[in-house]
Amino acid sequence: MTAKARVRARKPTGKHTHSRASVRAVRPAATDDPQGRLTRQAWIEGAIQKLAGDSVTALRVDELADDLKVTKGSFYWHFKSREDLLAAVLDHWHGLMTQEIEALIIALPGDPIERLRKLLRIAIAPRPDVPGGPFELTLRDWARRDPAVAKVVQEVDEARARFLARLYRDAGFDADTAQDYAIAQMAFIIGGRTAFSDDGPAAFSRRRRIAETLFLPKRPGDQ
Amino acid sequence: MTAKARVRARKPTGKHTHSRASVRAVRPAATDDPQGRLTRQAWIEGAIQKLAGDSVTALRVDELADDLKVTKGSFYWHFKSREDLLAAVLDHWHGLMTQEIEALIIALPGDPIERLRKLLRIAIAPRPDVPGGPFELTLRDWARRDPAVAKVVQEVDEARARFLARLYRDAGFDADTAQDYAIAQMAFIIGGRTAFSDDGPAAFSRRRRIAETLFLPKRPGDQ
DNA sequence: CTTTGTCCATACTTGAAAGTATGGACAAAA
DNA sequence: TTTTGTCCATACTTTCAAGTATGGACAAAG
Repeated sequence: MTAKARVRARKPTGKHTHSRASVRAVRPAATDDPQGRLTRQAWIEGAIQKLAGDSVTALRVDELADDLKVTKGSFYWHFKSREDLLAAVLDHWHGLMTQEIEALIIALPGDPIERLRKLLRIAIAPRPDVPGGPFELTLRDWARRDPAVAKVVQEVDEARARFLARLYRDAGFDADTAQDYAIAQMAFIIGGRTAFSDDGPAAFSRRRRIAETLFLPKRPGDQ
Repeated sequence: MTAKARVRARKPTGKHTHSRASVRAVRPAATDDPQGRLTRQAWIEGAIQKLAGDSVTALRVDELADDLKVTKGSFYWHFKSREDLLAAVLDHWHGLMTQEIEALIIALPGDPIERLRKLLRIAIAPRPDVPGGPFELTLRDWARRDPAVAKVVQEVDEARARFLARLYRDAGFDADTAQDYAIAQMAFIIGGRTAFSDDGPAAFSRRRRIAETLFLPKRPGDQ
């Protein structure tokens, strides 16, 4: 047995200490592998699901283990600590949003106004697993206390704003106005979910209609 | 000594068990009374200050006592429990917002457009002690887990929306459009603070300019 | 000067949750 | 079939924060 074989870490816990830029978002659906066993990814997705309803401070590894039908012993095999999980969650979300934005950019050609309308319909839909959804609200609250989180959220927001501004420019607006519309639309979407989150689907369709009249003007340059 | 004198509760802790509609917001500046001693109000305001930077779950009575230069012994004399303090905080904020809205209604006469402009300037100012500020963001995150909090926040939001819609109606809009503008403006303001909170004053003035062009149209009815 | 009520400090108890130590089940390779 | 590595359960330890018990300082009233 060579030295290489012996160096092979016994526990993955020893490795990836806050390792950003890991294998994120490559395996599509690696929730659980053989029979009942869990993967690191399953823990991350479970954590995201819990964080959609609770704050970061309220996340308990015991509860999360209960949800996944296992015990803490499993958790501390996959993760070095609770913070390790949270860092992985943040990293996973970052990768997810990045690839989502890139996919939107690739699919850019077409009528920009119509594309903006589709994006609005998605963003204001009453679904939870969407950019601006419950998990993102928790994330933003978390970012107000943790600078590392704030940095990632800001990066994603800027990427979104750049993409949106580009769409508005393609729709015929000048650079400044396009950026204004991008900022306004993002603020409206996030604020709508923050302020009127517990309203019914009627409120969603109303906000969608408002957003379409405010952020989808027919004539570029009109006010 | 009559019975009335003997009934006088030894500890205020025994009374007002979750008493909404108490003496709230009457004493203007009752931070600390004689020398170094604290009032219930001082604890509430201290808690609000801490909650502006931390989540509700992260609020520790020990830390709060440290900030107020006292110990837990003082806290549990003024409050029955930690939950008691949080309920008092919520109650205080409710009263504060209610009276603020009522004051705005009383001062209604005048040019509605100009009044809307003033309100926007206040709401988007880079000050923390403002409706939509850091404390309110924490409050809204808290409301997503506590139905009692959600109820109060929703009541305040609806009162704000009603007031704003009335202003827009006074400015010449029909009822439906006025309500749309009210919702849009509130969502924009809250979302702006949620998404771009850590930006500098330049971002604030930009959002203010955007808000004025979006939500202060010159000609009523001009969508 | 004594009493009484108010506000707070100190020292404790208790429970919850993070983290650790250890062994066991199980599959795949040998 | 023995071995080896992977994933997890159980039973601990430790720490932190909520809540309690008790007494003391202090001012005002008597």
